[in-house]
Amino acid sequence: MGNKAVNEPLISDKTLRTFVGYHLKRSFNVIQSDLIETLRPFDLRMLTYTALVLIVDNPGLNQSRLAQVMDIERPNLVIVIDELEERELITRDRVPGDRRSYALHPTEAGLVLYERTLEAVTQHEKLILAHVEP
Amino acid sequence: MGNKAVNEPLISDKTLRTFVGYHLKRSFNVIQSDLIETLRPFDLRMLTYTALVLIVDNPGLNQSRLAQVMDIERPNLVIVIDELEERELITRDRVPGDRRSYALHPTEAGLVLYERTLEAVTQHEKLILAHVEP
DNA sequence: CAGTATTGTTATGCTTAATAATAGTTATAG
DNA sequence: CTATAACTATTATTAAGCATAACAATACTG
Repeated sequence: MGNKAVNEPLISDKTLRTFVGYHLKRSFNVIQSDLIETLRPFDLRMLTYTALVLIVDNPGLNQSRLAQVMDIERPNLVIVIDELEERELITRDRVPGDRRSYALHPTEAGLVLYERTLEAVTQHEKLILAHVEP
Repeated sequence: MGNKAVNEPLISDKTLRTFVGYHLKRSFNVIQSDLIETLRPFDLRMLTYTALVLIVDNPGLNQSRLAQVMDIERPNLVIVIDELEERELITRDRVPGDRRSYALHPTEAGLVLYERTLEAVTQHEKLILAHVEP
């Protein structure tokens, strides 16, 4: 049918363009959309992926510390960890010194998934950034 | 983001740091937090502020077009416009040619608020960016 | 030991945003 | 001209993400 964009009035965002935050958000939206699609085949969301990466890079850390680094509240991390544990990608291990906390460790499956997703995410970022930095 | 204690183990985000999206999100979070605080005295949220700015810059546009530019779905824009209209910052005007759509226009109060917030937001961005680009 | 702080958890609410369904209006095909 | 398709705005529903309060178990401190 008729090309829609032709007869549509152009909208100016000239004021918003004066803000760095506006460009930052738009840029992030593009990368975020791509990342979500990249992680979909692995059945990972951004939060669960971030948690997995941090646990692999810092085996043995506890949930409070992880929540702090991820800049989310502890209660919200619980379900993320629940999901990773249920999928047997990580384990909650009792730590001898302190029976309140759990030491988080990746399983073998977690390490494998980490490697696979790292490759995919790295590749996708490379592709998407190839267009913006010639 | 405050350094809480000296005796807490350092957590490495070395893998995440290899992603541009990670830095983008962290940067945006800082600016976003500041923006939210900047807009609070004006009783504006980011969404309502963005809508107001775009309506001032493009008086007469309709909701479909605005939603498209703001990259949100039309149903989600309705409550934003409702709020701006209720506060008498904008008006929904019937357009003679097409009785389906509304032409959005800022009121005098809307223009005044636009000017005031623009000044505040510009100033805050200048301050926050002064620290990162010496 | 008593009081306080920390860890993980449950419950709850808010904001943002997407989808589905609907009513009214306009455009187009036959 | 009528039937059908498309567009505009709206409502209701749902889900993700993030925050706070409250709690039990455990650890720490004076």
